[in-house]
Amino acid sequence: MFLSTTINGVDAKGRVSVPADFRAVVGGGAFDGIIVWPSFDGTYLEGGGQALLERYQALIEEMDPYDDARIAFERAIFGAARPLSFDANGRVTLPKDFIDHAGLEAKATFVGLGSRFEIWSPDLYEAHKANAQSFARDNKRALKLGPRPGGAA
Amino acid sequence: MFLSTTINGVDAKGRVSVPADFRAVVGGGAFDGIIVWPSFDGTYLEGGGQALLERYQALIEEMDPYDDARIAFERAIFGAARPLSFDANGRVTLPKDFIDHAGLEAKATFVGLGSRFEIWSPDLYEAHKANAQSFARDNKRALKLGPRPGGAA
DNA sequence: TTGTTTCCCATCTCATCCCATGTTATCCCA
DNA sequence: TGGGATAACATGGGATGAGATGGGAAACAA
Repeated sequence: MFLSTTINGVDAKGRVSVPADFRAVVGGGAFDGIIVWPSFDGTYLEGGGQALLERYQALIEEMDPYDDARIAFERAIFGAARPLSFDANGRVTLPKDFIDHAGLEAKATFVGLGSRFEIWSPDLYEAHKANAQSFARDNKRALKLGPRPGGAA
Repeated sequence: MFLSTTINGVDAKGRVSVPADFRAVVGGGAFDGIIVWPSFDGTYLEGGGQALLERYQALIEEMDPYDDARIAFERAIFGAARPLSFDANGRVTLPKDFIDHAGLEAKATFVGLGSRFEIWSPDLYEAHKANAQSFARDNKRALKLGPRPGGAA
């Protein structure tokens, strides 16, 4: 599970060390790296392991082949996602357009969210965090110990 | 899985490099190339590996032999599709009518969509990408983590 | 022949890999 | 409990190879 928040440096080549505990989460799969895409919902990046994308694919496969919503999700997620493999030291190179989308400069904030994670510019994240906390406070009753029969992760 | 978006050049002969990671997806099969057809839904091309077409065939086989929809799909996909084999450098030559259908000029945008991909004129794709993103944003709740989470991570 | 297509070779750019180094957290032992 | 040794993690720069691209020669069809 992706947990906790880490700030790491982004060098001139766009390389950034993925936190070691994040690497441990995605380790063991066929693809040694992470899959990242620009959020279609804000100025940050979303990411996860190969397993996350396969789960998304399974969800999308259940829609009709030419359903408009399906094609929109495919383009917004798969079309934007890029597999970023680790180098020998556990770093990935962020494409330039990803850096631009998230407004990254010298530092990047990795935020663990359980099954996935986000990458933010530290400044933007500070502002967003304040919003998220007040939103959570206002909506705390929505977090139910739900009847999720399948036993969600 | 076909992922990410790549823009490659189309030369005077209609040749275009297929992104290396796309080639890796279709690699290993009997046919060393991709299968492409003009979308019946817009000014772009659709494509995939041999495995994709075999899956489509299986879907169509389940329809009644003289179902109008079946015949339409057969003509629109199988009738229009052309296998394009790689040259030594991983390029394919696009037939002239494909280039016309998609409005391609000097550049072509490859968009990975998981099990298949699309080829667009970069200009046209930019406009559609914006649509896909706002549609996805407005409808993100439609992408539910289904009733059977199946696997963690 | 003339035009078209396929194959082959040369070049360039950029991503990836590799090695070296600093820094911090952890462990061990006195 | 404190200090030192050690290993894991993070970072920086340079070299190497894969990928993309352009042009030309040879094979084929009209």
